[in-house]
Amino acid sequence: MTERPQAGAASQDDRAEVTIHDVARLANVSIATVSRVLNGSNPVKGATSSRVLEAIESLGYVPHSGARSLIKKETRTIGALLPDMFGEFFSEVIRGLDQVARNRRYSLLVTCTHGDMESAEAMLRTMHGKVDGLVILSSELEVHAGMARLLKRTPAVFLSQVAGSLEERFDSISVDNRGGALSMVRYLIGLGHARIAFIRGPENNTDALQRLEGYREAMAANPATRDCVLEAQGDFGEASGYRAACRLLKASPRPTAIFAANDDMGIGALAALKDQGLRVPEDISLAGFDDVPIVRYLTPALTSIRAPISDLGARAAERLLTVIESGGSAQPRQQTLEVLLVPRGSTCPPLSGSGGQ
Amino acid sequence: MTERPQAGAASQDDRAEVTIHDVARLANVSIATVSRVLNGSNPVKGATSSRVLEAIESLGYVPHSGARSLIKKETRTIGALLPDMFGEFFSEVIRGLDQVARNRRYSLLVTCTHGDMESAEAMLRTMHGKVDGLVILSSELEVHAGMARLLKRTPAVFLSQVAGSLEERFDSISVDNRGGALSMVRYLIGLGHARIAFIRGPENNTDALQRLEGYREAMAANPATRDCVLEAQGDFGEASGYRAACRLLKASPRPTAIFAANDDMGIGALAALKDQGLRVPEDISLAGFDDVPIVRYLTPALTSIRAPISDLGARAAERLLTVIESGGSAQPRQQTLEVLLVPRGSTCPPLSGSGGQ
DNA sequence: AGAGGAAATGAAAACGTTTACAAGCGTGGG
DNA sequence: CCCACGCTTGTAAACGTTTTCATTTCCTCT
Repeated sequence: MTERPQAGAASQDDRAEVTIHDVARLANVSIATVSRVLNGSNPVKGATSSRVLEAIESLGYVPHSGARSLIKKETRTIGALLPDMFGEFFSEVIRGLDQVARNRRYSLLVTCTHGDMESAEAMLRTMHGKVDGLVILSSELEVHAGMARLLKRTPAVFLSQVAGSLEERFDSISVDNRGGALSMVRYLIGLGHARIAFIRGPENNTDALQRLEGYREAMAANPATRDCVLEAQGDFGEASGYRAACRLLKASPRPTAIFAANDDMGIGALAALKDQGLRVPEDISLAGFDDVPIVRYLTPALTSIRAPISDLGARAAERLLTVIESGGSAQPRQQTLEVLLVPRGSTCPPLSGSGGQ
Repeated sequence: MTERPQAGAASQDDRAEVTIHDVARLANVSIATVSRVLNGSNPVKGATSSRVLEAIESLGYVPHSGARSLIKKETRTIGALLPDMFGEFFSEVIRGLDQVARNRRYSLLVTCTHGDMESAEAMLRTMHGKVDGLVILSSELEVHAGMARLLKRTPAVFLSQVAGSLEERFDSISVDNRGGALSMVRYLIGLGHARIAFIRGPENNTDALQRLEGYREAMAANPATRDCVLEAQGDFGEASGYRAACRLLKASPRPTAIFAANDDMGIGALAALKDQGLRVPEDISLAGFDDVPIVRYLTPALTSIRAPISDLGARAAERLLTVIESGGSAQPRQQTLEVLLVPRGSTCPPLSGSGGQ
């Protein structure tokens, strides 16, 4: 007889898990009735219901989500696959995700891939079965084979555009990177700048590439700037922005404006410019991209492109839940969110006749 | 008939979940053997094992974690309860948590309480059963009754000191807030400052309170500073730091140094000082607390107290996993992590004879 | 060569839910 | 007065694993 785990155990052992059976026993009903009260799936008489509720409360019963997911085939959890956790950008995304998830009574599982596709696939494997769907902020361009197969079973929304042939097959939500970069460069040109340098993001990052594209397109479209294209490689981190700015300053003639592909690099560049004894914006203008909350507190405050970051997370979660709840019948859709140029103190017209050193 | 979404689907319908039974059938073994191969729990003959592995690979089988957790009574997931997701601080903590978790093959569930204890308890309830343990970065001082009960069943590690009578009953890992504040104030006094103002953090936040305590203690310990105590209330956000600094500047005589209880408020204060036309550090020194990565890129770089933030997360995760794996037999332990004063450009001796405005 | 084990495998019972199905039980219409 | 029918409730079968126990297989030692 294995039926009675604790012989003679009285009412409530605090350590042991309390199951639906304990509740049923205490309320003098069957486990089915308890389940019905919990889920509101079938009508239950008022008196019974409150007896059950009372028992649940007094025992501190919480349903075992594993058992539930086993039969309902849903975990009520969504997963987020992020490349990394540095900077303010990712916490904003998570904030958006969490907000929507909690509203819809989902939990949020997060993990970082560290930009490594090997481990991304491993994480995907771990998450599969723990989540009903995924939000993927992939830093890589390619969705490779192993991933694609896992993704057949788990709905996913990408947070930057999926490249190439697979684009049509996945949901994605991204910001208008190209458009944002275009308008920033046009704005700088409008101020009178011609020698506008660009600090690029990681080479295999879609967002970074689209911003680069926008920069190049705007520069090429104007006779005055066409021959002034000047680029330095960065990796979206502050330190790389610092170094890139130092390299750009060695050009002769020196650029009159620097446009960093994201704010973190812009912050690094700002430090570099000041360390070199340059005044911003009088001696050189500086602009970033993303408009993370902190840049308005820099001196000078950084001109940037406002990407609705936490909104990005929120929308991704919304969309994902829609797809999940549609049971996979939803057509993949690619959304692009508008961005907004926010001019601040770090940009101004170049000193007339400034010819660099 | 809604049973067959794709009529005529032959062997492998990509949508349907593949279970251990499918693998067993394909490999011509029993499900028990498959399980053994998966867990390495019992010896399995080489040939059989590889046949099973092959089947798993070809079917893309991933075990259902719900079913597993049902019987093993573990979810291999840990939860993090954060007050919010603003600023760089929390993403650093998450980074530390994630790193340890992934190494030990755990997943990480995160959620924000938004400082609201009602919802904190609700989240706790949601998480209970989805996680094996919790890391709680509670902004509130009190662990109230409902929470305490949930916490009896789920191991938890607090990321700031638990206040009062309950302290001994919970694991906690915190930084030496009081010591850090003490050494910062002593450092400023050592530079020759006397009128050192303090920007306080949220009133009900343990970390903030301990930092305040350190400030007051250091100020009181010195005859020269004893009567110069000057405080303004903030909430750890940049904007509140900006406003607090503005208020402090109205004091007469004006403080020669401002010490913000965290870096975010320090960043806001820096913007305020510059907006008021003050030079930092010549006219007024400024210091922060936490040493989030970004402050070294400010101009001037912010003097701060380096708290090992991501380490905090990592250690919390380590400790939690230890507690979990000990099966609840581990004695609660309170750890305090050392901090380090990092002097940078934002602090210097006061102008001799500076008598305020 | 036969027995005695060790090694490898299979059968079946759990784990805690949800839910299809059946059953109890008043009630009202024929 | 009996039957059909709602409304509520209980019974039992899933769900996909792990694990105990029993069984088979195969080797090794006398």
